[in-house]
Amino acid sequence: MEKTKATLKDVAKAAGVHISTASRALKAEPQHRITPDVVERVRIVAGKLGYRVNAFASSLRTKRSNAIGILIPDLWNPGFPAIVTGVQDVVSREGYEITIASDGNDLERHAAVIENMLARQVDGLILATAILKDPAIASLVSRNVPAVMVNRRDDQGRAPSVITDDERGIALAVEHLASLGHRHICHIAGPQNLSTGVTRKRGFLEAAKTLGLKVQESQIVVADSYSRDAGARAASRIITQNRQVTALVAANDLLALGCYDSFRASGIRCPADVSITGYNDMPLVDLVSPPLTTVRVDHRQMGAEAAHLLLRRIGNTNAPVVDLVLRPTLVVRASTSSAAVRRSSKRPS
Amino acid sequence: MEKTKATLKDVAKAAGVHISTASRALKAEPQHRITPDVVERVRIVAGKLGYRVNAFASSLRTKRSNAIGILIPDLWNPGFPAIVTGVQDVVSREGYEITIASDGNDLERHAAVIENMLARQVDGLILATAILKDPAIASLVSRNVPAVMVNRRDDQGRAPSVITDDERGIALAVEHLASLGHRHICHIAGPQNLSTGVTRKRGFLEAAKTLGLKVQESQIVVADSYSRDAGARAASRIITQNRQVTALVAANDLLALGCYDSFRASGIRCPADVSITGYNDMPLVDLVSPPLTTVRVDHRQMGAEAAHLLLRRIGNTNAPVVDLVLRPTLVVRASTSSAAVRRSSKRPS
DNA sequence: TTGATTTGCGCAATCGTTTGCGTATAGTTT
DNA sequence: AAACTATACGCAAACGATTGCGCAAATCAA
Repeated sequence: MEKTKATLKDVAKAAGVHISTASRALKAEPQHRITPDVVERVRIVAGKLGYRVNAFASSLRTKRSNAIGILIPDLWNPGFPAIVTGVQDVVSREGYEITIASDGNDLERHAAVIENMLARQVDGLILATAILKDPAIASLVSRNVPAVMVNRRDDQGRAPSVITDDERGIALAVEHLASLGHRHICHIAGPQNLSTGVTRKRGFLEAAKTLGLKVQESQIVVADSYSRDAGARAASRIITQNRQVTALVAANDLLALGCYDSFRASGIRCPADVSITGYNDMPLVDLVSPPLTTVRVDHRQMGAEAAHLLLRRIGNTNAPVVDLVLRPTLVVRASTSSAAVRRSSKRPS
Repeated sequence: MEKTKATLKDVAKAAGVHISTASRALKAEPQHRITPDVVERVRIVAGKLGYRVNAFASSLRTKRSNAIGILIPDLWNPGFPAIVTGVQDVVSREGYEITIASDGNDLERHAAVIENMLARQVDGLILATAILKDPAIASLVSRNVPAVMVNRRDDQGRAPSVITDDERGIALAVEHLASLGHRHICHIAGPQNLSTGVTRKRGFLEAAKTLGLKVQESQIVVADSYSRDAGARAASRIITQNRQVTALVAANDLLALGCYDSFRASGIRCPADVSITGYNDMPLVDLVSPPLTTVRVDHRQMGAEAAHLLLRRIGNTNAPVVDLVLRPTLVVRASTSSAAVRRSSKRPS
């Protein structure tokens, strides 16, 4: 008899009250003019019957789902679980549930997934996918769906966002290398259809310029994805094209680790031969060999901030659209060292 | 005018047909006796109006949500995102969405989260939390909710599960160490309220026995969580209590990495002084120093298999309850080496 | 006791879809 | 041309919860 779930009507009948009374008795705060006596009785009966509101019926009526959707490119990249955790931390306290979907940076699927979430009437959306020029945003704002972006800013200011100051972050890395005496620094850029890919590349160029380093075309290679593989391929290309390079700024930790792979394969020593910096400070990069010098961004905090922004917008659809930018910090470890001693040119080709 | 979303009624009116006709025209497969003409017309109008089914209304009527819930202890541990990805891979092809919640191994929250998911009418549940003696399972099966467990078997055979053969996995590690000449091997066990904690510990004891190694009380210390911190603490204890230890098998990679931390702090060299094995082969452990010898389990596959099992049960509520056990494999890297040369006893205390 | 005021609870409409059933029209057969 | 069978579509009743409204009972003042 547990099999067929109890409905509000059942509870009401069993408690000998009207269904509407039961409804009111069961809701949390405002005992909307009901005797404590009745409340108690209904609650007991509900418990006994194993009653549980049907979220659909409820949401259908109230038009609120108490669920928010999170869109991520892929869960593999360790930053994203961190973001999700941050979001969860704050929204779960407010009684929200989260629905996650990943779209693998596939624009096609991206739109479909968003539609799906909207059909599920999520109260709001957190977009952690960094696709540039996302047409979905326009449709979201036009339909008045609260949404906030993480890791990417809407250049038209339609949706609030939480980002880190990528230009600044990369500048930290470049300055650090320059202060170690490096003059010939290369950049392994992220995919240029992702916002982080372009902002970090821009940051690299700017930082180099203000430091008076000149960088040529061949000193920048863009990886086709944020992955170790892509990083390794990019590193190989850089090395063969720039024999004088003494330092590498990677657009992300995974790319940097890919460089490790490539270097190991070709006998290049890090940091003795070339220094490397990463970006993100993901878990475990302090344990790799050599421990990676990188730019730390607090993803969990990003998630938490995004959640706050979203909740505020859900509460008030025209809360101000703000861009929250977090300060990255440099974490110096052992993958970078002084360039004073140029590496011997007799390094294996 | 996009603001207020179009309902089926609107579409019907605009297309000049009855609402029920519109409904039929919009659904995918069985053009339930509708002229292609009408279908076309309705579809166009729907598109123009930006119509989108209200999943709530639909699910309320059909009692299906096309959503499945996944419960995870925490997203930090890299195995879980992998599982989720595996699940997503298969269910998204079938048009399901996934709702994720993590309960942080908190029994309290655990139950609440499950209730919440049920209120949302998920069609099925994947439980990746490894809490032992979970009362929730009973309530799930009694309510006939399709559920499958990952990483943990229901000893009463009520719900299907996907697990790896932990006893075998640990045995692989122990045999490996024994074959390298290690005789005094210690185990850093996982929390004993988690199933993996107990099965791996049992595996360790059994393997030691069949290899004729005797292990004493003090050779096993159980960590209070699967984390680097806990691993470091456990390692320190082990070292001070067992001065003759030459090898450590950790119940999980994070614990093993925690050992690294502890060893580094106390000047113990790995593997020269003591060998270590981990469990899981999570990303990047091939890059740490020294690269970690560990037991590989394919979490993504686990997720995928679990999803298949779940879909089958959703399709047919009394599909057979099976336990799928995956074979772990040993990945030998550099954190283990021959015990021939015992470490000197003048190691710093 | 009467009238005014508060309070507890029932009534019924509503949210947007889905679907079994019934009917009208078109199409086929004799 | 009549009688029949298909076929396309409309009707209306669900699904389960929420909530404005209103009625009756209870409370109070005079």
